[in-house]
Amino acid sequence: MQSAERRTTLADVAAEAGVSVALVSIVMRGAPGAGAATRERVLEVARRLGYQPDSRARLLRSGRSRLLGVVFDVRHPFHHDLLTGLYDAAGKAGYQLTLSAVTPLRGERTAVGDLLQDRCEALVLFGGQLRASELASIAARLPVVAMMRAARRRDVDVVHNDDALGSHQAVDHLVGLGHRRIAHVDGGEWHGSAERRAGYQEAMRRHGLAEHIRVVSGGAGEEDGARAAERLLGDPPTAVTVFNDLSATGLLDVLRRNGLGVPGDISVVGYDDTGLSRLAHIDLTTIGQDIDTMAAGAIERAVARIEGTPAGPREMVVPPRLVVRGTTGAPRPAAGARPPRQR
Amino acid sequence: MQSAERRTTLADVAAEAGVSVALVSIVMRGAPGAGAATRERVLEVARRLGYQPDSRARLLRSGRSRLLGVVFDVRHPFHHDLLTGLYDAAGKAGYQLTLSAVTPLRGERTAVGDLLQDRCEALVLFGGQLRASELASIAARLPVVAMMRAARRRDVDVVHNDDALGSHQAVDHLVGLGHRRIAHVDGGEWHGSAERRAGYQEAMRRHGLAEHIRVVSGGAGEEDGARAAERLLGDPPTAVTVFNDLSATGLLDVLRRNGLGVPGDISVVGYDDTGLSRLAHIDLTTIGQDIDTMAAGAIERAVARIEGTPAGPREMVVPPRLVVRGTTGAPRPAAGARPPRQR
DNA sequence: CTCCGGAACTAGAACGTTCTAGAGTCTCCG
DNA sequence: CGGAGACTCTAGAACGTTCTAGTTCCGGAG
Repeated sequence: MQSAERRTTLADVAAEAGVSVALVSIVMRGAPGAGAATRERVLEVARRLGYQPDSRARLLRSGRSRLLGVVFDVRHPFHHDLLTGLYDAAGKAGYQLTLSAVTPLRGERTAVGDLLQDRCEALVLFGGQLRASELASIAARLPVVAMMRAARRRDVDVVHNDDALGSHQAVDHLVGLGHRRIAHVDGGEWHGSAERRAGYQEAMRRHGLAEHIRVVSGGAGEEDGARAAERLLGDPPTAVTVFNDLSATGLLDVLRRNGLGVPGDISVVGYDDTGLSRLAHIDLTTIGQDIDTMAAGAIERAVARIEGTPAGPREMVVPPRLVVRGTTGAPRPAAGARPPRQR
Repeated sequence: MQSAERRTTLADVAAEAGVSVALVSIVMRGAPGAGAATRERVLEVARRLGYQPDSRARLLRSGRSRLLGVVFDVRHPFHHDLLTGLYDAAGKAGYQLTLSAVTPLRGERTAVGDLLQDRCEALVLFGGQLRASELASIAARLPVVAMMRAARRRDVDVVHNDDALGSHQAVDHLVGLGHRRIAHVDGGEWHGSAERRAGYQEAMRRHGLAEHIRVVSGGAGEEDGARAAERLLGDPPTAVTVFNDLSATGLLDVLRRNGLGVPGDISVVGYDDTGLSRLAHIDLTTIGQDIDTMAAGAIERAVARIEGTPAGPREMVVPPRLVVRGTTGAPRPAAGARPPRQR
């Protein structure tokens, strides 16, 4: 019976190699204090017995766990991209990551609870709906870094994309192409939505286009974009900035179905640079969040808190970048006065 | 300094409540052997001191960890859907999940290594490139369940979708609509590809359509589908079954760009029922894998191995189901003799 | 009144590591 | 020749739990 036989421990290796447990520990950690010959022999025995260190015992003894807990949502594609960056950054800083997923049946509280029991030294939370008071009570126990969350709090670090700047980049790009009548489809209740909307409005004003400001309510889903498109069809602008790529995809679909050419009749800019926007037949101009910088920033902050170095301001705002693809172009020459095509 | 103060332990609670450590342990676990009044008092103290059990110490002492390790690939959307199902199934069986991700910079070996150190009692591997010998040496140490892997081995359990049956369903559906000239775009080296191709061929033969069998080489990416579409354009069939949804999307795009109506001129069936296939403007008929059943099966097998119950055959094959959407329909009346439209 | 059984509680070992303190042994130098 | 270092190695205590084997106390049966 496989599971019945005890796994090999330091003591087993020590007995077999004829040395003390402590020495085997030294050798296994690669710590100084063992002769070359013995080191060799111990390693050989360990390999032969298939010794695997027990991280539980190791961490129990040496107070530190060098473990960072990450709470992510299984449903959110963007979270997965971010995970990649985090693993990389954590590795470089000498920390391990332990993941806890939020699923439709497994709430954020459960996910956080598991990580607390695992004795993580800090928590990185992606998005999430936790109330400020809950966040505070967790932060009282260990350092917390919240990503993609507007929370401007004194007790947690916050790392997020500069949503307003992203909207500026989108509007600047469109204005540069000659557009003036630019609408915005917003994201409703989602985090970042308010900032992206405000950024759009501010950029429009900065370009002297205040009179053309037009915000259509939307959301994060494909169908939200589709609904918004239907509302725009009555009097289509020459360009639209959309809350995110998925919504933009729904919008694109409805526009094209109704005979509007993209980018001929109308230009569209999404947000997030997801895999979706890269698909050949979508080929969406979009705003990409700088995943690597955000990941590195989050880890850096978490580690700084753990190690007690005060680390400057609690908020880190990372500039996004414009990714130009096929859904944006110059407006029709006559554009700006009336809709380019009757519906 | 937050990280400097020791966290509260059983001993702290015991001292504060004026009882022994052992009794606090009993109370915290809800085990029998403590009076109602004391129980109440201990719980109160624990709450007040913010006591959190240390899972490391707990598991170290009590041999078992009740932990299942899962290795998944951050880049694979399907893996995320599967994770959701696994969390659910594991919870019901009284086990916790600990995740280890494969990323572009973090290989499968590293991911598995971390889990071994965490003293998981079994491993669930998604897909993966590990060689059979490596798999065997891991399986010698603890039970392993491989998902989405063709490996027909005696040392690991295998849970996967019935790829051949999925292809049958696709072909049956198309034949039922009246198609005869049905091609297949395969997945190259990817797991499942050979089975899906063979299933297609077998189904065609079963319907007496052996002469119409036509396999075009493809892959798992959008561009693979696009390339395959270009190769089909010279003499388009009336229907195509494609290795997966992403490839089908690329194929759809090229077909439409070249003036072929879908499903008017040509019907397309994908595989996996990913979010992509559900997008309104893709609306792809596809074969959906039964995620919940596969997840439940994997957990059930892992637990059975851990607990020593032999559990029957090592391989579990789960039937998929056809999801009819908008890319399939009856062929043009004249179809079957010559391409419905010149290119 | 004694004795028994059970409920409530406790002391101390164990889990597999790491860490501290110190014991040998060897080399080198005054 | 004596001793100071520098190595190599070891014994044993910790880490925070759970588990085993008690001990104490109390009520009720004999």
